[in-house]
Amino acid sequence: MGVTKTQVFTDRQNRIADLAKALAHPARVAIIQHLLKVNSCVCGDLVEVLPLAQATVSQHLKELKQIGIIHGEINPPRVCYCINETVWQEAKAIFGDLFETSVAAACCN
Amino acid sequence: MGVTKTQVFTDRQNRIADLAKALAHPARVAIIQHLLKVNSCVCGDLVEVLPLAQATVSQHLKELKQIGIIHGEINPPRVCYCINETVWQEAKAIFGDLFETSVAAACCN
DNA sequence: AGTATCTATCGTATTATTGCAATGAATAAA
DNA sequence: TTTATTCATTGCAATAATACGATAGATACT
Repeated sequence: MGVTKTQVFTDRQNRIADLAKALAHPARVAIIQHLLKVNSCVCGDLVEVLPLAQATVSQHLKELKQIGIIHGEINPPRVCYCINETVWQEAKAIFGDLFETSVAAACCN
Repeated sequence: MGVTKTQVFTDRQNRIADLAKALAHPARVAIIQHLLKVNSCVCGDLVEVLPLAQATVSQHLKELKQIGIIHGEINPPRVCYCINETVWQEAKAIFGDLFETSVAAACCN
């Protein structure tokens, strides 16, 4: 049909997929890396750092905000973005958990 | 334009995005989880485990294979899939590195 | 040869994503 | 009030992704 059948998977699988989706585009990776790097929250500086138009950056920020991994505080006329510590820890835990599983070197090697 | 401008980002950012894309769909998460769980390689059993049509599963497997995170060995008429240990460790390292960065509780909190 | 099994691929339909120009909304400064 | 600044949203176009039926290819079995 062309749409992800989210309802047939577990909540956890969908959550992993959503969190991974936050990192599944180089622009969003760059945004997150930058927010991690600068101590203070960056605002529209992101537009200057990224080689993308302002509208495009805004859209990526919207997605990240929706997933919950960042959060923006309005401070007119600027908006201050930063990593959401809680969700960041959630992502860290969820991926850490997944990658903790060592591969059983069973076959096809 | 509607296409990701990969060339304006670093190789590492693109690699992170690609590896994240492997996990950015619940079906692929389920596939990876299953391959991690069963010691021996699973083949078309995945089709029975997943609530998706055979063609769809095959397509997800193709993507995972392309990213490199799994690898399939033909053993006619079956194909034996398993996690690519090397790439799995690469992903573990790359995400571990990213999440190692602690969030500077600087602002907007 | 004919049949059955397993997997990949093709074709197609539908939805999602990416990107940007243009516009709008909100506030600060003049 | 007018202007400038900052960011979000809208509208549009193009490409990517998701899903599946149907078909093709490869091998094993009878």
